[in-house]
Amino acid sequence: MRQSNHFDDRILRILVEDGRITNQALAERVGLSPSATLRRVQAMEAMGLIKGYRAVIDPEKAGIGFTAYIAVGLNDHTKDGQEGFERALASAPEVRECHNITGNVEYLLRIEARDLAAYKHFHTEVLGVLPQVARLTTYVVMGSPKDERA
Amino acid sequence: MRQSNHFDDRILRILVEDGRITNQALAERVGLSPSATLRRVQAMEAMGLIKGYRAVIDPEKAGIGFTAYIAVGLNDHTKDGQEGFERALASAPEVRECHNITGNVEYLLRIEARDLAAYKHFHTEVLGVLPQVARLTTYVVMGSPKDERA
DNA sequence: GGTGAAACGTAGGCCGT
DNA sequence: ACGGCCTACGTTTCACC
Repeated sequence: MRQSNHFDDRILRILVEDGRITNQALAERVGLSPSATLRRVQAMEAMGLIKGYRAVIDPEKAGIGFTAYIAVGLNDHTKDGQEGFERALASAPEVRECHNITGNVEYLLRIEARDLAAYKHFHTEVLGVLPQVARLTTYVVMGSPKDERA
Repeated sequence: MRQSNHFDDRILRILVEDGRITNQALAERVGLSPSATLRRVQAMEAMGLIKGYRAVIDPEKAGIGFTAYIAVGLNDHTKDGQEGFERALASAPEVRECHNITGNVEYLLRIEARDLAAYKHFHTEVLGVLPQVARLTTYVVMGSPKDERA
């Protein structure tokens, strides 16, 4: 639906890197005039390709001291079983992402908590209580050398 | 380390919602003068609480039809080996996230590509070429019932 | 796509509290 | 230490080429 335009691609890449770059600096980096650049950005915003702009917060400095991924294996592969599991996670604030994946487990979750104690509580009292859950493997995030999550 | 300041919290919430709001509009919304608001924003940027700003892209409209997580095991656990690996990923646009995790592998990557062919190219020509890489396990994302990255 | 100019926003010095 | 005012400077934006 959208023809691959070299200028637009470069603009997009730069805006994902630095969403607050001035239009002038952006224009200079892509080699267009400010007005042409602005028109392209506005067009991409209007068609919904650029959904918005966000400040990126350092979770540690904002009081989130514990991040982990959990691989979840289910023992109930029925549609109802999966839906029940997904519904249970939808209301848990610690669960920031839930991905349905291929492989030896069914789900990959991203969990963010205040500290290890808060994580343990979630692990045993929320996840451990669900009847569909067969296996849980926690991978604690020690650092993220690259993170371009929106 | 950081006392809960009512103004800063409001500023932060607004900037996460709209990272491109003008300082003037931000000042009006929090009820401060533009200069006071700017100083607070700059202080939060300087202390690293605000790490940066990003445009949020609609993946479908950007032609991204393939998302996967890759667990990467290294055979080189030295500081230099890990830094070389991280540097190689920093410039790869397919790598959206790189997390250093505990467990039987060292890294968890989130990969976004146009299609399976583009992913295969990245897998063999970029990752497969790095000397530090010992094991690669791909988990294809079939869906994300919950995703609060946006 | 580029140019130009008016409208708008930024950023920092300065002063008051 | 922190907020408001002022202002020179930079940026955005749009009608027009």
